[in-house]
Amino acid sequence: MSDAAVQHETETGPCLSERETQLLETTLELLYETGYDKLTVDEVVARARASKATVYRRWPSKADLVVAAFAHGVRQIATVPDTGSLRGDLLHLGNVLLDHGRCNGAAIGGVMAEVKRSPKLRAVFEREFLDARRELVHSVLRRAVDRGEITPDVISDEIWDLLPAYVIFRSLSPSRPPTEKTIVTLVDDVLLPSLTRTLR
Amino acid sequence: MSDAAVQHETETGPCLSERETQLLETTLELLYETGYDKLTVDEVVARARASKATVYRRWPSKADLVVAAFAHGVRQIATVPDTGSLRGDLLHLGNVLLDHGRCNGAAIGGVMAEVKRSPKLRAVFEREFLDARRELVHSVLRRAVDRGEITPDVISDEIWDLLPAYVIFRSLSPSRPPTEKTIVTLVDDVLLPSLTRTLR
Amino acid sequence: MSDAAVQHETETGPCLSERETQLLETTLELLYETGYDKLTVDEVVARARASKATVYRRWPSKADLVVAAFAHGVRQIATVPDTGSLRGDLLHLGNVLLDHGRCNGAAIGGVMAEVKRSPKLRAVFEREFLDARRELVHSVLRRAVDRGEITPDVISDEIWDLLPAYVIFRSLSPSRPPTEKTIVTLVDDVLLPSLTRTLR
Amino acid sequence: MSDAAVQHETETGPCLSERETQLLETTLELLYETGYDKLTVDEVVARARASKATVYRRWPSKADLVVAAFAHGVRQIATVPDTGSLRGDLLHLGNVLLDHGRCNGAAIGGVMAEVKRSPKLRAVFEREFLDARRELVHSVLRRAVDRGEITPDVISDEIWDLLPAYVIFRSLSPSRPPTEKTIVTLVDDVLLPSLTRTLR
DNA sequence: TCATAAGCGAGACGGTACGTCGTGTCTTACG
DNA sequence: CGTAAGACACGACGTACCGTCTCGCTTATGA
Repeated sequence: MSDAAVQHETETGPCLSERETQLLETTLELLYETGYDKLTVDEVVARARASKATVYRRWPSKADLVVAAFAHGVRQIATVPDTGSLRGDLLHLGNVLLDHGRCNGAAIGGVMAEVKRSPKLRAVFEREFLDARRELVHSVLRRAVDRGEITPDVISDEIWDLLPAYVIFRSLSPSRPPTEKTIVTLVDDVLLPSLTRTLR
Repeated sequence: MSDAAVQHETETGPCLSERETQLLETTLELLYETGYDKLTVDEVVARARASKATVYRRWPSKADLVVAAFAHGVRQIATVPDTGSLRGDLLHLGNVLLDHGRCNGAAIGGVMAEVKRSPKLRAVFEREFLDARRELVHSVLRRAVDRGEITPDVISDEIWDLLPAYVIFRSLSPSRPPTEKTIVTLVDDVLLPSLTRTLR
Repeated sequence: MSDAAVQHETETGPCLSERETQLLETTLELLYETGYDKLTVDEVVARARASKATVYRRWPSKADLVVAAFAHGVRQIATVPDTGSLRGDLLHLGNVLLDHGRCNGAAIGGVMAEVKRSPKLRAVFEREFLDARRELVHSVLRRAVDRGEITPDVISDEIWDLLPAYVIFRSLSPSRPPTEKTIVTLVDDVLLPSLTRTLR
Repeated sequence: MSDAAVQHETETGPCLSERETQLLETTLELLYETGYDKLTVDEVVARARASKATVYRRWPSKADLVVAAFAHGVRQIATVPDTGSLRGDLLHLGNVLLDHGRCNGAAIGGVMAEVKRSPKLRAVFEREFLDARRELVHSVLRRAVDRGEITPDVISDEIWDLLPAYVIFRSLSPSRPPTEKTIVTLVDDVLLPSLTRTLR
């Protein structure tokens, strides 16, 4: 029986064999070091003491491999703990995104560019990355509703991702990486006024 | 007298010979079609019926060429006309960015990833792209201050680029390209509440 | 009792289990179809519905496998019947070689090239192929001596294999495969004049 | 203007640029050292300090490259000088073939096997190799006719290549490489009796 | 008017990554 | 235990792209 068959899908998301996990982590390591297009499959393979066939059996191209690795990295981000207030939760969330953006700043631009070209990659990316982000944001907002800090109707389906989007964009930005001050400003001057505004 | 000598730097920014303009526009065309890393210099050269030497004489690498082309594309965006109100100006600005994002959605991710690797490219990118964006935003805000719609102290140096950043991010986003509704929501539910908030 | 134990070496040459015979014949089939280096072990294994381990347990490399298969093929060539005359025997022998060359024309070049590299394979090849050929030729010549057609001293140890060698060479030859006329000419114009020459 | 255009076809056979000659000679060197299928294009390229593209631009596959190199090697064999007698000429010719076979013994089997698979390679091989051999043999025989040693009608179109064929076969033969004695025996005991036989 | 020089198209070239495929080793589960 | 199935490391193949280079051609000025 093959390695893969040992897997047991106990929850949502793919369940990876050990070899797959190891390959993805090696890939992620290199992705963070060198960015998307300086990363080479040969180097991944050399570091993991693996064979190209072993990689290409699972992921049909470099793009698939890298997107899978990226998703694997994202999947490990924890939930946001309840700090007791909306402001605290948002600041915490912002700082988590900040940390994550710091390590993959060089990578995500290339990854997203790659993702735009393939519906298959798009599906993976959407499921693993966007949905995870959305869940983070919505859990924070739900808690705020429960606390009575905001009303449900200020939560927009259109721009729920403003906070992560801006942090990621700034992480991409070559000359203005985001700082803690960026988070504070964004939360205090933009998000809170927006979420607590009096609706027309 | 050589082509290059025809150039006359009459203002800020480079002054391009006809050949250079043509090469950049061909590059831009391909960049929009295929994205950064599927674009090949050979294809640029073939479309422009040029020679690789002609390209590499001017731009020492593919990255330089593409960033120059990208900057050339950005340089052509007009100023935002005065619509009479802050809200009108912001909506108009959002729609301009929307249009621009639509065509370069596949490109800018790769470009930004590339830019992160080279200080020289970073300088070009910053000057041509970020400064132009900042000027657009600030001109809109200054007009609003002049009209008395907002006070100068709500204008942040930290997150002045929230609008363009979010539009660009969504343009990058494979499954959620921005729409006009995105702009309206962003302006009405976020930017205006933030800009007209009562300062603590 | 295992398959292997069924074997009983009753005479010279290896005694093969059924599985081994089947594998060699599948190999031979493919060898005749595709030649030495386009033949793949995977394809042999697939056709025989066997496992690579099963093959490699018996023959330590592709070369060993193919040479064994080749030898197996050669082993099945019958003896030359007595036609009553040297000329008839030689023509018959030539035609047997012709038939055999027709099917392995694409194979023997590669096999011989491979054999040159390994003393072990050389021994197998020599025993199975050359010795068998020599015995065929010598049996024909001995009969001719018995009939009084030739004297023993015209039989050379140096070039006893002229007939098979030439037929094989021509079978290898891409544009001039041997025909029956080739055999007749060789026998009548070369071999018989040589064998019946008056010795100096 | 490209290198190739510098060529001027002054005689039969292709005229090679310097780079081509160098690549073929490197290939030939490796072919003699390692035989057909242990030869790698990467090694050729490394030794010649060339690029794979440079090789594959000219020869679309390893097989084409090797056959071209082989032909290039054959092309350099000189003519057979007039020794004054048919026997002397044949012995000389035999020894030339002997020398050539010694160095390419490991190679020619693989080459011929390869040649059998492609009509294109067959054409090259036939033109460069067989025709050259035929001309050598026929020049020797013509001189013998001129000297009155033999009559034209003993010269067969069917088996003119008996001498080279046998020498090559024995060069291929793993356990019986040809020697000078082989040549002498072949000439004295077979070829001369055949060529000077009284016709029926 | 002509020559000298500079830019140009064309494209060969060295290098390197990609993705495919074949060999020989190994492991797992079945009979 | 032998076998079918097939994953795996290794490494070659043939393709494609980048950035460098050389070749003649054209054009455009300066003698």
